[in-house]
Order: sequence, then structure tokens, then C-alpha cells
Amino acid sequence: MPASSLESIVSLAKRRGFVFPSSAIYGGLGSTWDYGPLGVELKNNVKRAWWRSVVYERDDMEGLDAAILMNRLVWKYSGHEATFADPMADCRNCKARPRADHLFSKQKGRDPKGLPEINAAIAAKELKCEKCGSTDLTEARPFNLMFKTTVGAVDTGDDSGLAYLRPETAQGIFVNFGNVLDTMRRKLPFGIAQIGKAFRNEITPGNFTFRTREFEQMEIEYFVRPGEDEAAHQMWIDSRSQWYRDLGLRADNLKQREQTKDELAHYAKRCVDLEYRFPMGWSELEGIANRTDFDLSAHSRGPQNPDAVGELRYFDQEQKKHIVPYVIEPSAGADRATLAFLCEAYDESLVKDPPEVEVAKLREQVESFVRSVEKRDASQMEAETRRRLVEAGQAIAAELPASLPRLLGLSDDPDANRIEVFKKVRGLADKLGEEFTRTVLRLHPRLAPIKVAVFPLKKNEPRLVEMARAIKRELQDEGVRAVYDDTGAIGKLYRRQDEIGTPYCITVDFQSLEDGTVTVRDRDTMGQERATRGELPGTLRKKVG
RNA sequence: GCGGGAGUAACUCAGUGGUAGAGUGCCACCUUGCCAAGGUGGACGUCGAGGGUUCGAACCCCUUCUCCCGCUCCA
Repeated sequence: MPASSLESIVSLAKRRGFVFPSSAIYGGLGSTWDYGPLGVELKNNVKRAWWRSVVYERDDMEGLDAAILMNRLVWKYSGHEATFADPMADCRNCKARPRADHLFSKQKGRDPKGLPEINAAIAAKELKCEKCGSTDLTEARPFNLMFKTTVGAVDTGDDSGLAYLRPETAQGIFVNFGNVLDTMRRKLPFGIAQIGKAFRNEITPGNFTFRTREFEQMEIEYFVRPGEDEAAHQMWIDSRSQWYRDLGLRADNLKQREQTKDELAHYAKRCVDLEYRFPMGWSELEGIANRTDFDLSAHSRGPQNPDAVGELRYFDQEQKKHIVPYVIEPSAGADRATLAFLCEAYDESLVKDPPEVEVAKLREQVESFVRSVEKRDASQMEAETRRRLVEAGQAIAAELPASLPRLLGLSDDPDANRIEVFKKVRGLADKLGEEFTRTVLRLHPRLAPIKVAVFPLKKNEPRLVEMARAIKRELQDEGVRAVYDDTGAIGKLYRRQDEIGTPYCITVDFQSLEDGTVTVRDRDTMGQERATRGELPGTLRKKVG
């Protein structure tokens, strides 16, 4: 069962060194996160798996790593300077914050010429809030979504050194289209892949690492002949969906959503979002858009662009003429993919049944909790919330102890915690949970931060310790990420690795000293097999590669 | 920016004016022949920050910062 709440993921991530709030010792900085020792391994593995899939395993792709800082003209002609700043107004009456330019267009029947015209209309009470109808709106202010910085040590005070942190990696690919074409002897169709940071001053970041102002994109621009764009688009939609499934996302937690006409960006002919069922609901992992020839044309010299030095075009040998390729853009979020794999992998499962007496006690408490929720009236709790809690409580009570993991999931629900008796439920459940359930990250072995952990069965037996350490070194020499641990009883060592998703644990026992075999324990089945020491590096490397 | 909630140990949290706590985790030693066993000892806190009231403040008052949820927005 994947994580039922983001909170359990956040908590595990902090506790076990996956993700920390950034600059926490100074109070942090909203919605910025640092990947810790295990998080960086996981995210690197996600990026590596992506790169392998879209560059190494295909014949039609090249890689690129463009600079974050670019000439400001890139953003002028890409359209970002003009459209990445949205004028927003607040409704003093109902506290809504509509986009003022949208109100203007809809209510006046034409697009505004600029901010002054919008604000004149607001001042004259010609625009009204679409939610409550009030004309009591604040002045519209521009929300610029691009981060600005200054290039050169001296701030001249004017715009001469102005640069933006890129709001998408895509433009780095477009402006290098000619370079790649010239150097790599590519014929259409071919694509360029890039992984890198991008920055957007989102108005509302949130949901842990899902939406942040600094984030990492994994983007492809795939160039095709006009007319072949629709087939290529579908190919990438299928291929990218399959990638997520291959690495562990369950098919029913993944869906393709066709963007509606109003949603489509101005350059896009069609866009399909790949969405994952996160604990907070269906949310976008990746957008796959048909950008047509919008970008390459925009950066080509012409009446609309006197600053460009040439044309971004392709000479088609068959047709003996220059064409501007169409572009299919699969644009994925590295942080979002990482979070999705974490959510999917998170599992709390019952490993053995607690005594019936304890279960009965807990069942009684859960039933009491349900009655308490039922007594809430509308002023104390929304009907929808009440219904949800009652249903969850009843189902859990009926299925204990099997439902214990679900009950632990409910412990993170703020609504449940508002009920006084739930604290008792929680106390009991936590106690049973600690002893009878295990938390395990069922990550795909290729993504797991640590591939193998090696333990001595007893740590005060020097021969076992020595052999275990030696095996750990043999594995790391082979390039398999391995750790050694002996700080605890064997069962505890296993559970610790389960919680961070380590797929295999090797235990050196007394038989190992005699015949050179060790046990290899599987994270998901908890089953063990004996293997000879010499074959470990080779077979494990295959399994986790 | 608005509305609501919350800031106490690494994590989860208790603590309504009188010596800062619990469980888990972490470290060391002992024990332990395979799934979070046990024992002994140990480290860890500017109770978000600043000011005020008080003999005395984690607790009361004021200010401020941060985070979370919702809304606006989201190439």
C-alpha cells in the first residue's frame, strides 16, 4: 500500500536522511529542500535511469548541459519576459485573487494594453470579482515568475547587467539546436536530452518537494518533420508512461490527461500530462507537448526577431529544401519523479499477528472513536470529513489486525487528530505498530540508494566481523553501493535497511566461516538464500543495475 | 496577500506560573545462532526570536519570524 499521507513520507525523509528543510538552522527558507545522503543517491539514480532510457537505449538522441544563465534576449524571444509576469488583484470582499488581465479580457471583451489600463479600469470600478461580484478590488500588481540577477560584479543600477535564472531548461536546447546539428551529423527525427535546475517564483509552492521555486527538470526536445509530429508525440507519450511503470509506479496510480484547449500554452498544439496519484491527489509528473515550430522560429532571424544571427532550420536532403522542424517536448520533473517513486514504494505492513487481547482493546478504542466522530455536528466538522473518518474507522475496526497499517496511516490525518479519543487509539496503535509492523520502501533496485547491506550475525565474534567487512569491500570494488552495519541485533539491522529500501542484506554466519557461503535476504519477501562469497559481486551487480 | 492551524530532544509528542519530560531513535559495553528481544551506562534542548508582566514564564500579554492546510496562480 503506497503512502496514504505526505506526512509519513516527510517524516521518514527527515528521519532517515533523504530530504531536509533547507538552511534550517536559520529558520529555513520557504519551500526549499536539501537532499541528504540517501536522498541524493535516490535522486541521482532517478536521473541516471532517465538518461539511460532516453539517451543510451535509443539511437536518435544526444545529451546536453546548457548554462543556467543565458543572454536575456533568449527570454525576450521565447516569450517569457512578456508572459511570465501575471498581473494579480485582490478582492477585498471575498479574498479571492483573480488574474486582473483575465478579468479585463472577459468583462471588456478585449485584451488590455498594459497594467495602467487594467488599474484604471479597477479604479473606475469597471471590473468585478467573478466569485462574489464585488468591484472592491485592490490595484493589480505584477507577479514576475522569473528570478532576476545581475551579471558582473558591479551593479550599474540600470538593466544592462540584468539576467534571469532560467525558468525552464528547454530554451538551452533550442538555442543549441544548430550546434548539435552541425557537430553530430544528425538527421531528422532526433532529439536532445537535458537535466538541470530551473527556477520559478511560484506564488504558491507546497506539498513538500512537489512544487518548489528551485527544481530540476529532465527535458527532451525531439525534432521531427512537420506532419510526422503527431505520431512522434504519441510515441513519446507511450514511451514515457512505460518508463514510470518499469520503475515501479503502479498502472492505476498513473494516468494520461489530455490538456483542454484553455489550458494549452500559446505555443502548444497538443499537450498530454502524465499524472500520478500522490497522497494529496492526482498531480502532474510530466507534460508532453507538441510545441510545433514555435521555438525554433522564434529564435530565427526575421521580421519578428532582428536580434538573431541566423535561422534555426534543417536542410532536408530528400526534399532539397530547408525546413523548420516541429518539436515534441517531454518535460519531466526530477524532484516530482523522485517523490512519486518514494510515495509508491512506501509501505507499512503487518509482519506477525499481535495477541488477540491487544487487538480487542484496540478495536474497542477505534469503535469508540467512530462513535465520537458520528456525534459531531455540522458546526464542529464538515459532513464530508465526518463521513470519511467514520467509513475509515469502521473499515479499520472490522479488519483488525490486518488493517493496523492503515490505522497508522490515519494517525497522520489532522482531522482524525482533532478528536480527543483518537489520541488513545493512536497511542495503542503506535505501540502495536512498532512491534508487529515494518516500514519498508519497496523501491526498484535500480533506484534504491543503498543496494546491499552486509552484517555479521554476531558482532562480538571477530571472524564474522572481519569477513563481513571484507565482503562489503569486495562489493564496493565492483561498483555496488554497499554498507556495513553491526550496531544492533540482526532483526533490527534488517528493519533499518527495509526502511530505506535496501533490496538485499547479506549476513555472515558461522557456516560462512566453514564453507564460504552467506545468506542473501530479500527485502520484499524477507526470504533468504545461501550464495557463495565469490559470486556475490557479479550476481548482485546484475540485479541492482 | 487573506483565512485557519502549529512551533518543546534526531522523530512523534506530553507538559495552564514553581528544578524541562516520555516513547522511539542515537552512542558505548554486556548479552544475542536470523527478522525492531533484554540489561547497564551515556550524549542530545537558547521550549522559534525579541520585549513586557511577575519574586519566578515553555505556560500570561505585546511584537515578530517560520512552517503546515485552504484560496488566488501554475509553460
